[in-house]
Amino acid sequence: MPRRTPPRPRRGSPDDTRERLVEAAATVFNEIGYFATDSNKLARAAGYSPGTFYQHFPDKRAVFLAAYERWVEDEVGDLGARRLAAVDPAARARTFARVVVAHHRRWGVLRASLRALVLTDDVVRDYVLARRRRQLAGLAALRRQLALPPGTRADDWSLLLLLERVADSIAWGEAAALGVPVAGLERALIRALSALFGG
Amino acid sequence: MPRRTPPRPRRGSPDDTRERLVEAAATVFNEIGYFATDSNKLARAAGYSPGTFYQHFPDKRAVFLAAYERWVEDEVGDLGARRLAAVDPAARARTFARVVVAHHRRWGVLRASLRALVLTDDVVRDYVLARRRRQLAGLAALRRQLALPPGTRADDWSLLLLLERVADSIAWGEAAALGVPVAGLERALIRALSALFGG
Amino acid sequence: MPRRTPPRPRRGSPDDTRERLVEAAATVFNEIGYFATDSNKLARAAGYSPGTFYQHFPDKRAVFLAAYERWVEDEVGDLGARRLAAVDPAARARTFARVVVAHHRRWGVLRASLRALVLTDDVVRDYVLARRRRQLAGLAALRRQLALPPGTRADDWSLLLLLERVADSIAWGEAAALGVPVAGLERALIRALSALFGG
Amino acid sequence: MPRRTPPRPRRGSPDDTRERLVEAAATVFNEIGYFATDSNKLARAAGYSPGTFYQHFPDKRAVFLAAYERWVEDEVGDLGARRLAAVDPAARARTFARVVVAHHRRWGVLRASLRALVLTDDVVRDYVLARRRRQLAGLAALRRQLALPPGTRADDWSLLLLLERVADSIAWGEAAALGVPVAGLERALIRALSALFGG
DNA sequence: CATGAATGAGCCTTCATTCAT
DNA sequence: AATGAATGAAGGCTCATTCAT
Repeated sequence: MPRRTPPRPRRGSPDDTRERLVEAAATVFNEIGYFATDSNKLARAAGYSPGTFYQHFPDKRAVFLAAYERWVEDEVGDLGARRLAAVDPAARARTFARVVVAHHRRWGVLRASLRALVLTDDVVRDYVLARRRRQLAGLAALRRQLALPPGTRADDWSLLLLLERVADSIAWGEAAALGVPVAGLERALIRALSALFGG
Repeated sequence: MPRRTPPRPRRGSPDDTRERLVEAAATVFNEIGYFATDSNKLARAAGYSPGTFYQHFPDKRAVFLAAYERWVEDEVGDLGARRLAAVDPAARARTFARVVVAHHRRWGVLRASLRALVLTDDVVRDYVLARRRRQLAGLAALRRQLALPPGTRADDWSLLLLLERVADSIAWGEAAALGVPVAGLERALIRALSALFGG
Repeated sequence: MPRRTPPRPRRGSPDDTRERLVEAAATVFNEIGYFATDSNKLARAAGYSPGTFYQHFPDKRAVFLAAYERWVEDEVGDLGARRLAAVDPAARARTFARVVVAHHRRWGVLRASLRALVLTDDVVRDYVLARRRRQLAGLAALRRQLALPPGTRADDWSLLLLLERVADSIAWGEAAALGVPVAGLERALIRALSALFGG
Repeated sequence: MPRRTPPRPRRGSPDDTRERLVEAAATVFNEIGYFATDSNKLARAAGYSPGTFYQHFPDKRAVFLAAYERWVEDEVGDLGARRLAAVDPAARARTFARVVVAHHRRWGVLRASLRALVLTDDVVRDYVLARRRRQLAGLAALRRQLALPPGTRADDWSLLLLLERVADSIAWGEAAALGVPVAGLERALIRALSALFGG
C-alpha cells in the first residue's frame, strides 16, 4: 500500500473537484475500507482540505455512495449489451466472466464495506437495492437484445450472486490463499454463464 | 430492537463469564454490526462492566473472532457427516440447503462484518483462512464418508461460495426486497447440491 | 420560517450593497440569533457571495453592529421629540409605550444576542455603551423639549430598563407563555411613563 | 480573569465528579459566556478529561442548564420566605434588593447567555419557562406567608423584571460605566419592593 | 465590484482501553 | 474476579475568512 501522494490540484470547477474527491475516495476506500477511512484524510488524499470535502458531500457516506455509483457505471459500461453484441457469441461467456473478475479486482474492498453498510444503514440499503433492481432489469434486457430465452428471476439472481461471489473470492486473493486454482474458478464461471448465453 | 436486559450474573467461573460475553457479543454484533458495536455496551449487555470484558479478551476483535468461532462450530455440528449420513440420501441436498439458510439467517450481520474485516485486518484474515481450509477439507471428508465421487477443489469452492452467497441474500432480506422468490432460490441451491450428493 | 428568497441584485453602488447586507443581516440575526448565524448564509440571504460580504465588513461582528445601529436609529426616529411633541400630551405615555413594544417585537432576538455579546466582546461593549449614553442624553433632551421637570440619572436609567425588559418580555412571548396578561403589562409601562410625561 | 487552575481531583464518586463539573461550568460560563466555552476546556477546568464530561452530561447544553439550576436554587434559598420572615419587616425590601443584586453580580454572564439561548433553543426555553412559573408562584406564596395583600399577575411579573434588569445592569458594570449612581438604582429597587412588602 | 472555491483551526463527541479499588 | 470512573486520541463536521479570477 503506497503512501498516497497528497498531490497537486487547486482551484478548479466544482465538477473537477468533486470528480477528484470521488476518485480519491474510491481509491482510499478500496485500500483500507470504509470504516478505517477518515474524511479529513480523504480530502487530503484528493489534494484538498477538510472543508472542501464537506462543500461537495454532506457526509462520508455520500462519497461512499458516489464511489459505488462510479464503480457500477464502469461495470455497466463494460458489460453493456452493445459491447457484448459485438463479441463472437461463442466467446461471450468468457468475455463476460473476465470483465466481471477484472472489475472485482479493482473494487474488492469497497464492495466488502458496502455489504457491511447495507445491513446497518438504511440509506445505503435503499440505494443499493435500487441499483440491484436495475441490474436485474439489465440482465433481462440483455437477454432480449441478444435474443436469448428468458429465465426465471431466481435463476438470474443466483447467477448474479455466484458471479459476484466467485469474482470477489478471486479478487480478494482468498482463492489463491486456499490453494484453489483461479483458472478452475474462471471455468466454473464460464460454465454458469453459458447457460445464459448459450455456447 | 428491544433493550437487551442486562442479566444478573455475578461472580461465576471465568469460563461462564467468558461464555456469557461471547454469547452477548454474538447477539450484539449480529444486530448492529461490528463497527457500530461499542465494547462497553457489549459488556453491559452481558451483564458485566467494561473492565471485566478486558480481563477476558485483549481487545474487541478477539470477542468478534470468538463469536465467529462459535457460529462456525454450530454450523459444523449441524452439517457434520454423521448427521447427514443419517438422512435419507434423496433428502440430503434439501436438508443441507435448509440448514445452511437457517444458519445464515441467524448470523447474517456478523458475517457481513467479518467480510469487511477480513480485507483490512490481517489477524482476522489468517483466522478466517484457517477456518476456510478446514471447511474445504470437511467437504472432501464428507464426500469420502458418504462414498461420493471426489470433485475438483475449484468445484467445491464455488459450490460453497454459491451456497453462502445465496443464503446471505435470503437471510438479509435482499432477495425478498428485490421480488426474487425465496422458494426459487432454495430450489437453485438444492439443484447445485444435488451435483454433490447425487439424488 | 420561509426560505429567504436570495434576491436578484447585482452590481449596484457600494452603498446599496452594504445596505442590502445590513438589511438581510438584521433579518437573519433576528430569526436565529447571532451565534447561530453563518456569515456565508447571511451573504447569500442578501443575494451576494461570501467574498462580497467581507469586502463590505471586516468581520461578522461588524454587520451585527451595523444592524444594531439601524435598529437604534429606527427607534430614535419613532420616539424622537419632534414626533412626541406632536402628540396630545395625555396620550404621550401610551404612544411611547406602544412604539417601544412594537420595536422590541421586531428586534427581540437580535437584542438578546447583543446582551450576550456585550459581556464578552469589548468592542461591542464600547459600542453599546456609547449608544446608551446617547439614549440617556436623549431622554434628558426630551424632558427639556417637552418642558418636563428633570429627573435623576438613576430614575431615568431604571425607567429605561423597565421599559426595555417588559417590552422584551412581551416581544419574546415570555409573558404570554406565563399567562401574564399583556394588556396589564402595557398598563404598567404606561403608568411608569406617566411619571415622566405627566398625564 | 485569572487562568483557571486545571486542578486536582481524580477518582471520586460520580456525584462528586458531576458536582465539580457543574461548579467549573458555572464558573467558565460566567467568565466567557456559553458560546465561547468549549466542552473540552470545561472538562479540563474541572480537572477531568473530555470523556468524563460526556459521561455525566449528554451535551454542553445540559451542563449549562445544570449550572442555571444551581444558580436558581441558590437564589431561592437566600430569598425564601423563611429567611425573609426572620427579617425586620421594615428592612425586608432592602434585604431582598441586596440579595438579588449580589446574586446577579455572581451570575451575570451566565444569565446573558441564558437569555440568548432561550430564544433559539426550545429545550432551554421550556426549562426556563418552568422555572419562571415557579418563581411567580413563589412570589404569590411569599405574599401569603407574609400576610401581604395579593397583587395582579402583571404587577408581580413587571416587578420581577425590573428587579432582574436593574440588578443585571449593576452587576454587569453597565450602570457604573454610564455614570449612573449604583446607590440610586438600589434605592429605586427598594422603592419598588416596598410596594410589595409595605414599609 | 463581485465571485465562490478553498481553507484549516477548532469544536463537539465517541469509544477502546486502563487501572486503582 | 469484577468494577466502573477516568482517559485521551481521534474522527466527523462547521464556519469565519481569504484570494485568485
